[in-house]
Amino acid sequence: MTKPKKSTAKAAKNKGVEDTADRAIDYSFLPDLLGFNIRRVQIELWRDFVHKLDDEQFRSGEFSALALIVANPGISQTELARALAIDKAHTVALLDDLEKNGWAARTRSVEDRRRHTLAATPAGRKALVRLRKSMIEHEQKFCALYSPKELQTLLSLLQRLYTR
Amino acid sequence: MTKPKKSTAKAAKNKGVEDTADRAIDYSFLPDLLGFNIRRVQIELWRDFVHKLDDEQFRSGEFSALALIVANPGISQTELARALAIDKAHTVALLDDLEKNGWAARTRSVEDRRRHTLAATPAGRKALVRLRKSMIEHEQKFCALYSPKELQTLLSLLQRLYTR
DNA sequence: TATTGTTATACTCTATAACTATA
DNA sequence: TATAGTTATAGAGTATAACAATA
Repeated sequence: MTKPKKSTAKAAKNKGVEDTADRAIDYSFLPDLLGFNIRRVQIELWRDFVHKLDDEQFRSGEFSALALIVANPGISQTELARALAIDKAHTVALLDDLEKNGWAARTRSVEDRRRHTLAATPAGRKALVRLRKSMIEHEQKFCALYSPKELQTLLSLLQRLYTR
Repeated sequence: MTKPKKSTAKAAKNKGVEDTADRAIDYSFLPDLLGFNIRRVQIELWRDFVHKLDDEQFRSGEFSALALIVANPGISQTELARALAIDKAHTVALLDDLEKNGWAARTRSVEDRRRHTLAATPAGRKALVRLRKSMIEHEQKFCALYSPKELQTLLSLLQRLYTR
């Protein structure tokens, strides 16, 4: 799709308008838009993710939240929200889920009693190892589309966009 | 974020756990995951998109649908759904919106009376020109992060993932 | 029987504002 | 006054199944 075909011998044959049943779609300028491409990739990854991991007992946000809590013990919910670029209201539900799974715990900070000090449980750390493996496995079929160097290029270009 | 810092002199100073108020976040292995990066980029683009175009009278899907209808006159709703990788039920609402805006029209196909033959109105074609300009303008600040060659690389790598 | 468009439903994600308790 | 966590609400997006008309 890098160069969208200008279409369409097939359509012309069909009087050009009525029947488009089997002609190639002309994507016009859409493949040149960053937003369109990101959206399409997101759809692809998301559908595969949902179908592959629907038996595992967790939702998308939980995984990255757990990873950050494990890597940053003592982090607060607001810091977590900032790090994940989500609203702090969202972290409430996220932490509720993590606690329900027994993967993380909130502790009222003794230095600032407004803050919740977050920490992963041993079960949470164990779960993270498993989930990470599962996630890498899930991404494998997409990563396999790229050479190691291409993949690194892709990740690095993506990171540039959201890193301030 | 390409190389996540292993953290954190600051945290260590604060007894290592309680206070994490101003230390750098350790993103652990998340930046190596395709899904995490796509999600973050998506968030970034989406927020900017919503805030910049909330006065324009259209929603995200309408734009790409209109572009495809203009480029492929006579396309059906099901074909549109396939081309956009969305469900055909979704195109119903999309077409309702496009018709409400006077940008596209459904016509019952005479060759297959189940199909709706879709076509853009003159107003729709005019709107698309305007929206496209607006969209490019909106993406500009993100595209500016890349050299022309980098941008082309990024788009082409993304396209590879969702093109079968 | 299969397909096109449609309707209905339910679930998730996201954005926002307001409240409380603490600082 | 400002901040951390919470609650509530509303809107958008998505997935799914079932239906009528038509092939």
